[in-house]
Amino acid sequence: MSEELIGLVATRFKVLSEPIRLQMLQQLETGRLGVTELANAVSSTQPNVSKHLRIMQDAGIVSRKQEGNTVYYSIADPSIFALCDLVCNSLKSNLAKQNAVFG
Amino acid sequence: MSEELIGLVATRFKVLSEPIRLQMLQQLETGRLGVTELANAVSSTQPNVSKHLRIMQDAGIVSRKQEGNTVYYSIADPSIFALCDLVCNSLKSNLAKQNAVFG
DNA sequence: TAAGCGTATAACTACTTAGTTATTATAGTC
DNA sequence: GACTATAATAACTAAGTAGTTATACGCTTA
Repeated sequence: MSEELIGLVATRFKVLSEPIRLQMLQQLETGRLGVTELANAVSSTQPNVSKHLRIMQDAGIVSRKQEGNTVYYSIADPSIFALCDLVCNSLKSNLAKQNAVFG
Repeated sequence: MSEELIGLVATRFKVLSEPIRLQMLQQLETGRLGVTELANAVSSTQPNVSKHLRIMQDAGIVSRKQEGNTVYYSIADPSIFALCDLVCNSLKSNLAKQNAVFG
């Protein structure tokens, strides 16, 4: 794995390292949402969510489509959910091992 | 996925979001290494590498074993490599799509 | 115990960035 | 055209952190 590729991978991980962004992605998993709608769903403000959406769009994780007055965002790269699942399973597995020690 | 679990997943991603840490993990994939050894391998300083190792150990990604004077670190959670592979494939796939557009 | 080696920590600087508030831009509506 | 709604940007603050330098800690050996 080249140094350059490592940088790209690190950047992808960085985008996914913010809880609010994972929440947003989770919301978008069920279908596209407008910015304000999404802001309400994750209990944040419109400008903040807008900024995070920009970051995820630049990373190719999310895609943008304007319809009239509102802008709909949706998942552009569904592989992120496989990533999350992998991490979840790893965390669960580690927890199970720890419990076994105290078993 | 609960808010708490999302936080844990985000934390895991955050640990993996530093290029030097990915480099270190890549080095450790071939076998355990001492701190100074690892610092040389990734062209960094001993204190810096030591700090990153601490972070990865706290995250359960790396494990520590002291033998005499030197401390050997090794991979504690090999699932991180599957994560990196997934990201790599996703990046490659996206790049292929972009090329197709200009094809 | 003294010296040398490998590792960890402390203190610091510089940089990045999440969130807020205010404002601007754009599209639809009366 | 004036008004409203939705989204994006600008400017700012606060917090976190990577890297450096200096120092302390622990183990080994003479």
